[in-house]
Amino acid sequence: MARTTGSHSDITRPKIRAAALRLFARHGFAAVSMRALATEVGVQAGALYNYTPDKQTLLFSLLQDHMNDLLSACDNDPSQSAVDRLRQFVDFHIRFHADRPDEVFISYMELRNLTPENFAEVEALRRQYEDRLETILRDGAAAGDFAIADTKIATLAVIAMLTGVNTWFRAGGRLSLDEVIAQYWDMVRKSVTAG
Amino acid sequence: MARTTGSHSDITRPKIRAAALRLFARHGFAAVSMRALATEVGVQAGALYNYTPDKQTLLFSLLQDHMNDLLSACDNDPSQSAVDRLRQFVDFHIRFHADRPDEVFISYMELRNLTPENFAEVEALRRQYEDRLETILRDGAAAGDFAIADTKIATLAVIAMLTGVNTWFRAGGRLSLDEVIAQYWDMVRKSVTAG
DNA sequence: TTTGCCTTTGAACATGCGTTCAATTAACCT
DNA sequence: AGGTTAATTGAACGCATGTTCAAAGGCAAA
Repeated sequence: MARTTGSHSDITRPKIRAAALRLFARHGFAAVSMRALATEVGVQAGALYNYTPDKQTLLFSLLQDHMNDLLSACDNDPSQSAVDRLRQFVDFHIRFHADRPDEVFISYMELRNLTPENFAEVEALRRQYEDRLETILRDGAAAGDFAIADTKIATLAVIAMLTGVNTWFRAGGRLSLDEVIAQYWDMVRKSVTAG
Repeated sequence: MARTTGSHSDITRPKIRAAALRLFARHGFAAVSMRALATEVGVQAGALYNYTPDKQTLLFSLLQDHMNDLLSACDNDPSQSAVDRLRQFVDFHIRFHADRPDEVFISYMELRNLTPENFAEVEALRRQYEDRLETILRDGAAAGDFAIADTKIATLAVIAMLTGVNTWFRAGGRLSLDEVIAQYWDMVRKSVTAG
């Protein structure tokens, strides 16, 4: 046996990434062996090393791509009011993350399995994302639209609240995503405005 | 070599639990070997099995104890107003969790490493805790103190927001715990009241 | 001082780990 | 059709894993 009929890197590569995402999210990075991953993909373990130099780099690549996707997809129109931009952010964050539960889960759980260099890189991307929200909150506070004691805390509080949706939301459940977004927007808006 | 001088289960048992907590939180359950844990404690790996039937049960025991501690420490005076009880809850939650970063971390990260039966047990305890908050919010909504569209969502949103403190708060940092609590209480209060 | 229990060691077991690589064969280009 | 490249296999490497257990020796009560 050697090369199999129909095999192609354009097919196998995304299969590997999808399987890794699914298995890492379900069982944890350390608990998923390269052999288990290979079985899920339908190849032998050795074949994986045509696509990643090692297991650690595979994880890093998944996280890095996810954060880059997040940053690319998140753009605000700075000409709008801070309130409108915040509403856009809430809507975007919940939708984007609800679409990618595995990526989000791994991005929060497997950071400690990155080498220090890889961790620093992913962490920098995460901070960039947080800065997008912090800018909105600071602009709104400066304009008098928001009443926030500490902008950094408010940023982290809002992001934690929004990301929490992923721990329980399932499409087809009791509430539609639109309903969920509406309530979170209501709570976020009130939490940062004068009461 | 056999039994070592000064060895006693009253000393070794808590050492094992403390070391497991620390290592599981730092590296993840699957990434910590029984030998690594034993080294941290200062014994050989075989000695650990005087204190736990297996690695999985050790993890379960840590999580179970943590949740029971949480439930025991969290009591509300139902004669007070919902707003006061909510303020108490916010204060308690942040303080209790800030005191136990490793337990909290593990309780969120390592659930998937539990057997289904053990998972169900820990999950039931977690739901009990969420119910404490949900009761407060429902009472407050019934009394007209709160304006909440869906009580369950509000419960999960508030808990996610509060638990998020643990991802960044460090004692001795820019802000004292009291300042942090004050701002979170402000945001939580506004998020569930009419705006 | 003797007896029995408590605690630990250290070796052993079978299994699984991440990773490498020569051999092999499919796919593609000319 | 022939030659080159791309993709995969399957075996092998050394090492780590969770767990078991007989042997050994410290501890405490009689």
